[in-house]
Amino acid sequence: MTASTARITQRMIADIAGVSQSTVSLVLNGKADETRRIPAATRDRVLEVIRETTYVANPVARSLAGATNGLIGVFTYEPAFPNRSSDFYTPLLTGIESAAEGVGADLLVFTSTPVVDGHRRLFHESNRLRLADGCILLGREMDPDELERLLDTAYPFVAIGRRDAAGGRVPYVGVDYVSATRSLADMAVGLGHTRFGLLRLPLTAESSRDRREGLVAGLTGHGDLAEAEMTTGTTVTDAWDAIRPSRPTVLFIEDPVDAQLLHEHLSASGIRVPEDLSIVVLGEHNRPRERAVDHTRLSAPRTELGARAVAALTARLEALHTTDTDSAADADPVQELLPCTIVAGATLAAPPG
Amino acid sequence: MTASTARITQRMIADIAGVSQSTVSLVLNGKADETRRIPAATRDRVLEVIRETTYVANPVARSLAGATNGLIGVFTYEPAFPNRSSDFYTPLLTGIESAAEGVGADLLVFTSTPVVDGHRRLFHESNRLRLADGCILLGREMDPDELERLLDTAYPFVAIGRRDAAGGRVPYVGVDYVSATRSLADMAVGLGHTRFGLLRLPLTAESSRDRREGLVAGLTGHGDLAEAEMTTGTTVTDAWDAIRPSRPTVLFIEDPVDAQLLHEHLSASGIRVPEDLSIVVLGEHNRPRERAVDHTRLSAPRTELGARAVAALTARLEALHTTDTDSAADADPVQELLPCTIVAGATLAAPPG
DNA sequence: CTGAAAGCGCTTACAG
DNA sequence: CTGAAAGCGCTTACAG
Repeated sequence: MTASTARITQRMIADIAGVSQSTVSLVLNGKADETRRIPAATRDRVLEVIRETTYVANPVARSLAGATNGLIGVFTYEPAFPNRSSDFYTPLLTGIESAAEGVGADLLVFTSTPVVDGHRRLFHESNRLRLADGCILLGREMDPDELERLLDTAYPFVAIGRRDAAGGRVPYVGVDYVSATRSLADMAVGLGHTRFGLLRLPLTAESSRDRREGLVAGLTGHGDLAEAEMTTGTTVTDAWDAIRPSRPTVLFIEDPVDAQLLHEHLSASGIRVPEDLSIVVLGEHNRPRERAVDHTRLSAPRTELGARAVAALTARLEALHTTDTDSAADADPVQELLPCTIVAGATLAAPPG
Repeated sequence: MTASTARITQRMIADIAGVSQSTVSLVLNGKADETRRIPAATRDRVLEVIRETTYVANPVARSLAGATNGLIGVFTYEPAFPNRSSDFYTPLLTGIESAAEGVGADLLVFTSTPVVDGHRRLFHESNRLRLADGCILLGREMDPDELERLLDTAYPFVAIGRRDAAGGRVPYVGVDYVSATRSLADMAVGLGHTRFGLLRLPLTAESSRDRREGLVAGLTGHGDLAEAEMTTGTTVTDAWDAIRPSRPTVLFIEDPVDAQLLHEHLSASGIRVPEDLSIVVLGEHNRPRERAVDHTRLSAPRTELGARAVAALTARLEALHTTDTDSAADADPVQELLPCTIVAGATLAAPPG
């Protein structure tokens, strides 16, 4: 670097203002007023030089010296943008971004770990989580071992979505899918349905298990439930063919994209919705597509979810910095479930006949 | 922190492996093989301990010690998500994200500076740009003074979008709007139009000036151009009322949202498109809306734009670290324009009568 | 071949 | 009231 481009340091500010580097630091961190009484004249002189030189403290150095650096990490197990999950992540990120702005934090999005087999590994040879004060974890599924290990490191984090792992010690902000699917099940039962179908994702994710749990709770004793699971290579047509023999009058579909596709397939097959078959979707597109069907569905508060996660993480970070760390580490993890909205839609009706 | 949660350091690795801390660092940075010949046995022993302990170097310390920190900053003048600009930013961010993943960098999204009057200020009392190795700047308009000042600090950055500021010294990756709008103008002229309308945004942004320039170049000598500018408080109806007296047969509209709104207004007024009036849009929605019209338009390669910006910034950073810095600082800035696609669409036809 | 040491730019006790 | 100093965890000349 040429001299003209060299960065300004506290040492330079100190020299100009005729004080010591520590005094500059003290003034900068506002502690000039509390712990010690630096005369207003000294303080103002330092502040004046800081303003003239447009000095800003090197956040890397601050961080190494033990101060927090105002960075909120965002780790997405699945890539956040290109694919079907993008639809889900965008409102989440919107909520995270505006909440981060609200607390004056920057966002550190961990993209350095390549996506392997459709998901990122949290622990990696160059794990960089510590660059941020704390981290928000996003993903349909999270490796329980990794969560356990993360908990052991005492690194502050909050998962988005309810998590079973690590004996219930994982801090999270999630969605109350159990109650919402229970309500949808009750609606179907109330309309007189007795043969139910469920087209769902693998039960490896809590969000899928929760949806199924609420559904089963509402349906039990009111009829039969035929299930099909979407795994790699399964098409919605395959899944429908598996369920169809049980002749359901209402079909619950977990994934909105699957619902869209199957709906088109049904229309093409001459099956009318909801006259011949009702459809209830256990999720929602981010944006209405062209020719989108107004499905009866649940709607998760995704933007709020992102904002709440930032709030929970921020609260945790503050606790760590005000309390003595041992007791703070033992504090109960934040575990919060936000309610869904039920969208009546146009695809749930009484069974035929 | 309790002892169990203390982080592992190179010092600890060194003690376990029975070597010095510097040796650990050397092994870790691969320089064990180049500059100096650390015996394979020593190296393997160190690597073994590193693996057992799952040690990872503290990136903050690495950064302070002079190594790059693998952080690519993303500064958006306008908030990236909530509003109309979201539509434009999303594909850009997609490109940036996947390119960052490709080069093993994390993304630092600057959200800490609050948005004031619709845009963020780059220089702020707690400017944190230096947290990242370099930065990508996004925004319709960028303050020329800020760009000049940023250039003076020798901080590596690349703007997205062509920039006039600072005597042409701003590095950017932009879109060749001039050529694209010129093509669209030629198409309209070729169809026999002679009365043209332009509904555009303020010329404070290069992207607006470029669009206008291409248009004017293609239209000059072929008829009259009536212009209306969308400013705060102007509605598309206002703008249309201003242009209408000149009785244009083809209307160029810069903003896709405006195009959508005006199209609806025209339909409601009984004006048929393109029979009575052709419409050409100088931009494109990210995703098709419901009831979207297939406008004749240009389509900018936004995902590619993001990826190219990351590549340009990365190249610049590498140059800074391999060459002596003085000569690198003098290197010509990257200034690259990507071509648009012309979408024929269904709203440009020969003039009536 | 490898270690001791300086230094990156801060924060924060600790002495005056 | 303020400065000198230690220390955060690294990288990288510089000596052996």
